[in-house]
Amino acid sequence: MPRNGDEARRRLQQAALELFAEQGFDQTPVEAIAARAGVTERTFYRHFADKREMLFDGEGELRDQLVQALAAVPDGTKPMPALLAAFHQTVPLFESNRPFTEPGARLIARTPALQERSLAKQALLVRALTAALQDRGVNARTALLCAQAAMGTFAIATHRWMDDPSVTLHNHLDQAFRELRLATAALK
Amino acid sequence: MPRNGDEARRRLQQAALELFAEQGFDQTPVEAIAARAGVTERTFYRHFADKREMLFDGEGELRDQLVQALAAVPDGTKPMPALLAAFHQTVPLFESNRPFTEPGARLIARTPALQERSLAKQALLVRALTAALQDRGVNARTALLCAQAAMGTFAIATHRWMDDPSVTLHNHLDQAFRELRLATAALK
DNA sequence: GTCTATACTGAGATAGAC
DNA sequence: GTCTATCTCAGTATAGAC
Repeated sequence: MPRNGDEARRRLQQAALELFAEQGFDQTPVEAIAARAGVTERTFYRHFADKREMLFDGEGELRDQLVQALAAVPDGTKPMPALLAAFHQTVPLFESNRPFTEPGARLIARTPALQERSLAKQALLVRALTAALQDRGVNARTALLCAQAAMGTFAIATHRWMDDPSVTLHNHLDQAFRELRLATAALK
Repeated sequence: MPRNGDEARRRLQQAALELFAEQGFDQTPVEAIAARAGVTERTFYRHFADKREMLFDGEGELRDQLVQALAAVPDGTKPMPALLAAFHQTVPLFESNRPFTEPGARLIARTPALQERSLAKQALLVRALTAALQDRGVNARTALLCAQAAMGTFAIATHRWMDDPSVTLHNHLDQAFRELRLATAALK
């Protein structure tokens, strides 16, 4: 049995995805995942803080890439256009990982406990984007409001893309943000 | 020992709030809550699906009131203005319960597990508002996008109100939605 | 790597409420 | 006497402590 840490981590993820697909998330004990991966239960918790966490591995990378992209947007760009530009930058991350992320997304969609965690991850992204906007000189209140609105719109765009991949994620993004602008323009 | 269900439920909530305030949410076992309320642990779970659920009792009432308020908005009102109007209708619910909800809100703010649940409750509201908008003839995609953007803005307004009660919640609401309109107007 | 606290679940028995 | 809230008991799973 190899003792390579990353190897075990990947085996755990693979085993978990299979078992979750077969019998559902709640019906799959950590013990079963560890067994199929050929490690002990304790090892599982060395790699993942908890059972839900397995499904959100790419989140850190996405966050880093978003923050970096946002910092790279030309000075003077207003918050919402800057956020939209940053989201466009991360599209390749989604397109390249689609075959891997799609089964996970479907599982999340039908598992309440995972939806909760997904929303929590989204909230982390909002925090990171808020901070990144403040680094661009946006005041704290505006930064939070924009980051939240943009994040929600981004999430809608990616969901639509999962449902309808015949349209590119780029187009879904532009379309969703356009709808947001039109809808809010009716205010006041 | 009396067997009145509602009475026990209230005692459980009271006991929980006290204990959470004293020692924190994670450090308070359900057993301790049940003991202080004078019932067994199993009874706790008859009244609440899980430990987190205690803190979100008013959510159902808020949801019902929002849906009702949205249905009462004059026909022809566009989605975002209709949502804003509905939120204004629920302001009394917040103002009257403030002394009760504020300690809970502070606890939620400093307890990650409760923040997750709070976001999940918010997602339920988004669903309900989306459906209510569809009942008003708004198409499904627009309804979801508007409900989500409005809900997030509403949440920001209530948070600002918690931080700064010298301004009315009505004013915080108008201010936040105005900021949303101005920020998104910079798109495209 | 082992042990333990704690969250939650299920089934059947019991005892106030009406 | 029925009904249903509560209790007793026995158990599984997660996660954290040692």
